[in-house]
Order: sequence, then C-alpha cells, then structure tokens
Amino acid sequence: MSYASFASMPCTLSRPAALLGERWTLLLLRQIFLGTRRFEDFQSTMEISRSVLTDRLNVLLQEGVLKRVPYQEDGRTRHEYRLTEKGRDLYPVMMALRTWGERWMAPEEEESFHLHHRNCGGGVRAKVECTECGAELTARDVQVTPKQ
Amino acid sequence: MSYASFASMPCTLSRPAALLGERWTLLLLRQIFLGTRRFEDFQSTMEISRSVLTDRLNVLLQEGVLKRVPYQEDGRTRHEYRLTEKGRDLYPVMMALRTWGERWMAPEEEESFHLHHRNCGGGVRAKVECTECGAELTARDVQVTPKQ
DNA sequence: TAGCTGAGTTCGAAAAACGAACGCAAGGGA
DNA sequence: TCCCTTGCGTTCGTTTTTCGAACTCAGCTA
Repeated sequence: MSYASFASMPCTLSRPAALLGERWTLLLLRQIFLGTRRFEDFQSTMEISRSVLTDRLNVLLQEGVLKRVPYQEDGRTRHEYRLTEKGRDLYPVMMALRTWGERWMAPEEEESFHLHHRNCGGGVRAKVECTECGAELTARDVQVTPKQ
Repeated sequence: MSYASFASMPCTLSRPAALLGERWTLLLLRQIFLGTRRFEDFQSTMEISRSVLTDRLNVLLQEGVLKRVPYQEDGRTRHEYRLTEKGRDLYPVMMALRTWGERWMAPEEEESFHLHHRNCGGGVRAKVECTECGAELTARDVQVTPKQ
C-alpha cells in the first residue's frame, strides 16, 4: 500500500523512481544497453533468479520500455527483448549514473567498457541544462516550486 | 552472493546502479532533493517502515552521499541528513529521471512541483553530450567497446 | 522415438520489508 | 522531583520478496 503508491502518484519524478527503483531493474537496463536481449543471457550473465527476471521483464514490457521481437534461429521462431523508443530514451538516466560512477566510485581508472561518440570519438557525459539559456545547472541553480 | 556482487564490480555503471537500485533509495533521494532532512519527515511523508529507512540512510551515509549535520532546535542538539558534494552530484541522475518522466509518464500536464533556473527562469532538462564536439547524443550515436 | 534447447513456471526455504510497540535522551511544565 | 512530549531510532513477530533447484513445454534434430 505504500511503495506501490509512488508508482501512481501524480509526480513525474516519483513514478520513474518507483519503477526503476525496484531491485534488479537498473542492472537489467544496464545489461540491455550493453546489448543483451535474451532471457537466457540475462539469467546467466547477471545471476538473477529466473522468476524475478521473468517478473522484471514483464513489468518493463507492460510499461512499454521493452518489446518482444520475434526472430529466427535454427529455423525456429524465438523472441528477444528490445528497447522501445521509450526505453531508448532512458539513455540519459544510464549515462547520468555512469558519469556519477566515474567521478565518485572509480578508485582507479577501472571501467568495464569504453564509450565514445561514433562521429568524433569523443567521450560521453550526462549533464543538466537550462532549456532557455542553455547554461549547465546544478541543484543550487534550480528553484523548486511545489505546484499550487 | 549475486546482487551484492554488482556493488563491488569494477564497472562505473553497475556500482551506482546497484546502490540506487535498492528499493526506496531513489525515492529517498527524491525526497532529499525536495528538501526533506529529518528522519521523522522522511518517515511520515514516504510511509516507509522505520527500520528500512534507518538502513537506507545508513547505507547512503556510509557511501558518503549523505552526512549527518547537527543543528539546534528548542535549545536541543539534533541531527539532520544532508547531501554531501557527492550526493549533490547525483542531481543529473534525478533530473534525467524527471525529464524521462515528463516525456513518457505524464498523461496530462500533471506535476507535483515546478523547476526553473534561478537566473533566467527557464526550464530544466537532462541530456547526454559529447565531451569533444558538444553534440547531444542518443544511445545510437555512442559506440560501446568492452575493455580489453 | 528420444534428446536437446530456450524460455519460462513452480515451490519450499531464506532474506527483506512491514508495522506496531518499545527504548531513550533531552527538554518543559507543575 | 515527576510526568509528558519529541525526535530518532531499535526490536520483534508477521507478511512479502527473493532465491535456487527442479520441473514443464514447445519446437526442432538425430
């Protein structure tokens, strides 16, 4: 009656936070952005229990973050889980996590993968900006006004 | 033996994802960015059980995301939970969640609060950009290279 | 016909979350 | 002094989730 209520609250931050804040969901999305698409591959690379994996995939399907896409293998029809446009649009969330991780959780230069802009080879960074003047913003530059 | 292993993996995305992906943690951070600072206020506004709240606050303290700051009230010394610099630097993660929520989870123009740039009054938006050429990037513009 | 494989489902045990009651220190008031 | 209140947790028995090993099932393959 309580965690679930955030998922239906009229707040554009609490709803995503409740959805992605379930255990395994962010890690599952990481795996998806890294290219994993099949049930068996999620299960073996993440060591998540099969029943929880089923549940999380279903929630993401229901929310429209993922879609099941049929494909052929060995002459058989199988399905894989792929990001929808809504799902792909979570990219800034993942990159914001990574940008933070690089700054604050990387004792050495450890990384398990590199990211770079296909066009120019540059690095990748998440940031917050003003839609009017384009300035980069931190929490302190932003005024919060409760509605009403 | 398995969820916890992501928290110590040498990957700058999986570590933050495991930390913030525990139930309640993202919602707790939302509340903090909205200005809540005291145990009692978290508990009453979020309807989280006191024991879980204690645990999540302690994890965030241990990780250095929050700090306990003494203050005076009614002549008594109390403590409140405040963001450290590391914690404040999670702002882009929260804003990325909100930017996504506004696009994909707002059936009407519902919002429980407004955000705007103190200087110019403009809106707030999270984005991903190239550190070299400054272009805004989507998942498709980025090449992933497993290290080694 | 039997076997294999990917993708789940089932189910008993373990871990996490819940929530109501309890503890405790530091005032304040009578 | 004694009792009450407040803020901040801790305890503990119950309910929910998660775990993980075994089971199912459909569609090939030998």
